[in-house]
Amino acid sequence: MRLTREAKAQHHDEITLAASKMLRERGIERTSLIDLMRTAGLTHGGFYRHFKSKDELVALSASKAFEEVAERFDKRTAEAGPKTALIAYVLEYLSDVHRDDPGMGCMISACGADASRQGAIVRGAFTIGISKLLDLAAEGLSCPDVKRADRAIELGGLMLGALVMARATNDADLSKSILAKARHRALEIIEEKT
Amino acid sequence: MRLTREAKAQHHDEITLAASKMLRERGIERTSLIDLMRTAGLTHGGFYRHFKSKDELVALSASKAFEEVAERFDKRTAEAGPKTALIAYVLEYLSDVHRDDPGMGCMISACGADASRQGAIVRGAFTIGISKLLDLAAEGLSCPDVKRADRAIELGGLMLGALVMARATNDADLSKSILAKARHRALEIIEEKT
DNA sequence: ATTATCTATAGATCTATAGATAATGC
DNA sequence: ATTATCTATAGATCTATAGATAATGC
Repeated sequence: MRLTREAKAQHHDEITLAASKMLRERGIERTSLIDLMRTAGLTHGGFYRHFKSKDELVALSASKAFEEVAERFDKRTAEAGPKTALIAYVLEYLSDVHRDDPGMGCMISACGADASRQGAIVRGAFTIGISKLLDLAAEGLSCPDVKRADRAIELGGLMLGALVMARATNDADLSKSILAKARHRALEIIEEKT
Repeated sequence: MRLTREAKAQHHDEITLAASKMLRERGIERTSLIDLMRTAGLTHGGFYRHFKSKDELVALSASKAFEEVAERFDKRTAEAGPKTALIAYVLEYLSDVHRDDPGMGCMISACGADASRQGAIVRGAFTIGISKLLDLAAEGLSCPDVKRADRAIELGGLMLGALVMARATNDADLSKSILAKARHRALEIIEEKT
């Protein structure tokens, strides 16, 4: 049943991809390796030829999710400049679509609290991701350089916090209102010149 | 081994109290009823004379955690006014102490993402809690009434998001900087008059 | 010979329930 | 008689490992 190196590498990617989605949908604890491997079309016994542990997979999948966001950001920045890229990201981030479909969305909003209870490998991956996303946000702001870092945290914090509240809420009106108000304020923050 | 009604009621409270702490420390999935009942000084078999299910306990414990915050808020408001109460809450919320000890802290930051994957009972409890906390924040702001709701979401979102990022992060400097910048901005938001 | 995957399972959980026990409260 | 708690366990997970299988790659 041995496959080529190429096939193995592809399976590795498929497992990581399935994991990055399942982790965001179910959280770290409820993502089981059996379900995950089944989703990737394999049996669970083979998992440990690909990853040393579940922790290692979580860290790798999280890193991958962060890199994907950064790549899309960079692509849009190249096309339309950093400010337009940031505005587009903010509007997507604080949308109903993103709220209702975390699987392809922000890893921090879906697994940030989980991550804070994990070991060094996972937290290290989140640290790099958070740092990178704050830097990307900073580039798209209209304020002077000396204020960028501060305002990026203001913007990033607001986006993350609003999304977590909008998702935890059962009341459709409250959830919608949280997103709308956060959107409005986030766009103001991007425009602020001082 | 039957105890008095009073003793039963006390056990009920002790279980709920232990749960509200353990849930915030470990998350919903990693809070096991066996560990919980052991912490409350009981054996696990007795759990279902107190609660219909784990879900019911989670909802009750979350509600209790929200009520405790509201009570402290109200007490401080009575003593020193809503603005002073809000400032005190913000400084506690965005402190190193709160970041490093979630057990007695904010239920939304610790279990908000977990809650969004739970059923109606748990999400209902979170909805009420989030709504109440946003109202409390609104009362302490300096802005005109028409702006209160918007700005409360701005403030609450920033606080929640900043704390989640500060906790997920492994890098002490980054974590500290996130909290410091969020504190600074949060105090500005409270003071804003327009 | 090596190794990617498979089947099978060890060992440790978890939630929930069943039935025994013994003290309360009618 | 009722019931709060206990012990014990059912049944269903979970992560991780062991050993078999069979195709690659030296």
